[in-house]
Formats: sequence, structure tokens, C-alpha cells
Amino acid sequence: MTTRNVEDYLEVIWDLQDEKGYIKAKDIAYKLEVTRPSVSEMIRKLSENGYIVYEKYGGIIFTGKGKKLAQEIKKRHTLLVEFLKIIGVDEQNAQQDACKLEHDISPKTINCLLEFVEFINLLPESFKWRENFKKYLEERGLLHKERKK
Amino acid sequence: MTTRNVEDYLEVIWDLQDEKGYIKAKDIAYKLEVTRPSVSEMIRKLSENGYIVYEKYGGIIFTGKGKKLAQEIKKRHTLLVEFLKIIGVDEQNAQQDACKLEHDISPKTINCLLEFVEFINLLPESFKWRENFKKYLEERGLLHKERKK
DNA sequence: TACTTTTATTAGGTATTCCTAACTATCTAA
DNA sequence: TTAGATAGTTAGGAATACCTAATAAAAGTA
Repeated sequence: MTTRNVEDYLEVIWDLQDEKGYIKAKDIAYKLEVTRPSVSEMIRKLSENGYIVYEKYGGIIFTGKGKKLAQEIKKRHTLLVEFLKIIGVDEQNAQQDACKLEHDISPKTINCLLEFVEFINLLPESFKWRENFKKYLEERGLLHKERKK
Repeated sequence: MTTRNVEDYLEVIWDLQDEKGYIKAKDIAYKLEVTRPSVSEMIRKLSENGYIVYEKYGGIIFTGKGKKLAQEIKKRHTLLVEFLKIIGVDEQNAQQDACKLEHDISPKTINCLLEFVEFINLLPESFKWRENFKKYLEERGLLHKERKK
């Protein structure tokens, strides 16, 4: 089974490949806030389970299986961030929450979320969804302030 | 720290109290799909950490701390289910997903979700949000079918 | 090229959470 | 009231994922 952790490591490795063009255990450790021995261990595990090809002190490359999973997680992540931003979560919190939620969301729900986001994005300007929502939030904000007085 | 597991157990214990009026290790085990020894162990732990009061072979009661946490998780769960249903996830899947997502969602995001759900529920009938969304989904359904041909 | 710094691995240990098997307490019904 | 069924606990162990300390390889520099 692909644990939450396998997914986290694959995602970070994917990002590093994307950002830097190469992958160092040191950078994985930094991004995941774990120690290098923990990374060594997981790299061995990922290699054993056929997600990556790896030789000691060498480079990491994805297998087909690893690439597929990494991309899928990335897709879930991106979708979650997009959705969270729509409902008013700021970029940073959206990123953080997406990192956790992406492991536990079922394919069915991902699909509903995708359709929802697409629907929202397709709404005609006259609908002014975002504006209405913002206005609603502002009104609530005012209400809260008044209550406190 | 309150782990994901502590939260799961507290939530199930809360539900049992609610549904049956009493709590049996057997029922907890059944609901969480674990064995009774696992439940015994966690009950000891919850007791040690002051979430419940418990004596061997006796009953379980929440402490203030335990009750507060259980209620909070329950609230997150209910909100998530409501939201998931809005975007078209069926009851059963919504329940399942909520059980997992409820552990990883930040307070800020919970708040945004709450405001979003409230906003949707307050929309005037003329907006017909749900109807428009349903229609959109149906149209997409048709498109998918046609593509497959 | 040899020395130093950086990077990665191994060894040994901890914590969490789960399991099976064996045992003990409690309840129930004859 | 006592024997069998049911429920709960303990003992011992496995898997996952993390850690620190020590070691080994690779890279960079004088």
C-alpha cells in the first residue's frame, strides 16, 4: 500500500526535479523537515517498491509507476489549492492544508471538486460569484466587530 | 500532541455515547475496525492523557478536555459532510472522506469552509445554485458519453 | 594529489499503532 | 449458584517512521 509518507516523499522529489533539475537527499530532508538518515531509509524503500531507480550515492530517477503516482498527487494538490483559494484561504495556508488533505481525499470527491472548480470558473461575469462571496464575508466581518462592542 | 488516532477514538466514543448511551470496547473495536486489544491500549492512553476517566472493566466518561476535543472533531466532521454534499458527493462517500479529512484541516480553512457553506445556504432561490450546478454536471455527463463513442 | 568539507549511509534506539494468543473478569441463564 | 459465553486485558511481536552518533563516500580546494 502507498502510505501517506510514500506520497509525501514522491511529491517532494517530483518538485525538486522540477525546480532544480536534480535531487539531493539533503534537499528532500530540508523540505520535509526530517533528518538525512530518514531520507536515506525512505529512498531505499521507494527503490525497493519500484517507485524510483536509485544506487547508493547516486542519482534518483522515477520509474513509470513512480512518475504516475507523483503526478497524480501533484494534480490532487494543485486542485485542492485552487479550490481552497476560491473559498478564501490564503495562498500559504492553502498550500499547507493541501499537503495534508491530498492524501486522504477519495477519487470520487476529487472528481466532484474538479467539477465544482470548473463550474465556478465558467460562471459568467454577471454572476459575480467571487464578489458576492467577498461582500458576504465583509458583512459578516462587520457584524462580528459590532458584536464585540 | 493529539494524534489522528486519538481523535478517531474520541469521535467514535462520542458517537457511541450518543447513539447507545453507553460505551463498550467491543463497539469501539467494531466501528474502527481494529481488535479489542488495540482498543484496550488506546483507552489506557486516553485515560493517561486525561481525555477520559476509566477504570479496568468499568465505564468510560469524558473529562472536560476530552469532551471539548470530541465535540470539536464532531463539528469539523459535520461541516465537512455538509460541504461535500453541496459539491455533489453522496452521503456515504461524504461520511467516509470527512472521517479522514477532519484530522488535517486547519482552523483557518474550517472557518472559510463554514462561511462558504453558510453563504451557499443563504443564496436566494432565484440564484438556483444547486440547479445550475446540477445542470452543468448533467451536460458534462452527456459530453463524456459522446466522447466515448 | 591530499586535505577538508559536504553529503549520504549504517547502526542502534524510540514511539505509535496495530496484531495474535493466552488469560481474566463479568454476565447470564439453567 | 455455578458453568459457559461474552467482554476486556496482558504479553509478546511486527511495521512504520522518526531520531542521534558514528562511519563512509564524494566533491571542492589548496
